[in-house]
Amino acid sequence: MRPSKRDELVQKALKVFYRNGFHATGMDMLVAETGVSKTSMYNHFRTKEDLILAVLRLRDENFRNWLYRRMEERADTPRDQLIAMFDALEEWFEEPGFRGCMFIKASAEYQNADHAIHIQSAEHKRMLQVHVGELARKAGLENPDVLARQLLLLKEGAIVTAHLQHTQAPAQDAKAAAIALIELAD
Amino acid sequence: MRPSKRDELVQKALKVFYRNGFHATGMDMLVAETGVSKTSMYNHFRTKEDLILAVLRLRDENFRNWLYRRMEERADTPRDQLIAMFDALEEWFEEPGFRGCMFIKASAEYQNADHAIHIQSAEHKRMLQVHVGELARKAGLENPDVLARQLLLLKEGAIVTAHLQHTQAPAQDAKAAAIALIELAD
DNA sequence: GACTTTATTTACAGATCAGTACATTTGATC
DNA sequence: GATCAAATGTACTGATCTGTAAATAAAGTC
Repeated sequence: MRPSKRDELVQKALKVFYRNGFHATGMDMLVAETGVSKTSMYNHFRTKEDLILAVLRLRDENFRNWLYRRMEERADTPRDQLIAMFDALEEWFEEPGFRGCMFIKASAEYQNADHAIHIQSAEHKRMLQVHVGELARKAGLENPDVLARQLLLLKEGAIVTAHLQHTQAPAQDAKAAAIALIELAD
Repeated sequence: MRPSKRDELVQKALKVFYRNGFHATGMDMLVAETGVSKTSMYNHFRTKEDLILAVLRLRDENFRNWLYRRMEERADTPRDQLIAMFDALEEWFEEPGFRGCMFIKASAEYQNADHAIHIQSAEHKRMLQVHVGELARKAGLENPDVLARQLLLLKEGAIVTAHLQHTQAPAQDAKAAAIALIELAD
């Protein structure tokens, strides 16, 4: 099944939202950017919020697939894959279009804890945590869940800092810290 | 000198922007919230962007003063003050109105690297880094600047995660990681 | 108290916001 | 090819956006 019209719209909306922000991007801009008419857009997505939620679902899928795959390509053992996460991050930071984490930005614009967009952003992070936690467990490290949380703090910090200071340096700082924490848990 | 009208406006605008976000807060809402008229508002601040920049300046002053003071109150030595930073963070996370870092959110809404709001947000982080770097140096730790950057990655990660998952747990995870990194640099 | 300057209010401009009613086109079915 | 249903385009709504022009009030100054 080739990508449906809807999927195509989500994909293009993802780019615009990521580059431009959520509130700053109007439906008119999306309509202009995608070439589709407004009625069609609202036929595919009941509201702007629905569109954003669809965008976040796609982003979650894309990002986690990419990150997990890249970690596996770069290292063989679970332990080394944890470390490779930070090299993958560096690759991401180097991309010209890098603009930080879409979920952090989504939760920054939709702050209310019970807002669907906020909840879905939190869910993305939770799934990352589960995955990293399992890698830490497979690697036979002590307190794998605590370690996973700490590695993810380094990851989030690195993403935010790389975006704010527009440099990829935080990836290597975080990697060095991660190695230290992993060795201590060995 | 008692707070001028302008300072009062900045203070109230800070609360509204922090609670509500930047794009989501219109000048009309601020005018209603502060009781002042629209023309007065625009007499004090040429544009919404100017108001936001003034808000961020106040936030920078408030936050760094509060954090540095709290670190000193909680610990005597530079080394322990570095660790106490994470206890101070936990205090912050526990506050009912906690909504994450205003500068991360500002840079999330004004992403362009050469936007004044983005630049000013980055400057806040840079000043924190200098301060923490000096503490690490005073504590006689190895590679004080690298360590400072790593501790701040933990801090940013903890803030983002605490906001996203609305729990204060990241503060203690970050603290434990920080202690490990500090001991390794001892 | 008259005069000047400054701050404030009211009322509005033009653009854009999310969302929709209705006409038109398109594509499938007979 | 006629008929019908789904997708699309046009044109609009009322609300809200940032920002402003002109009228009014307040506060000094002589």
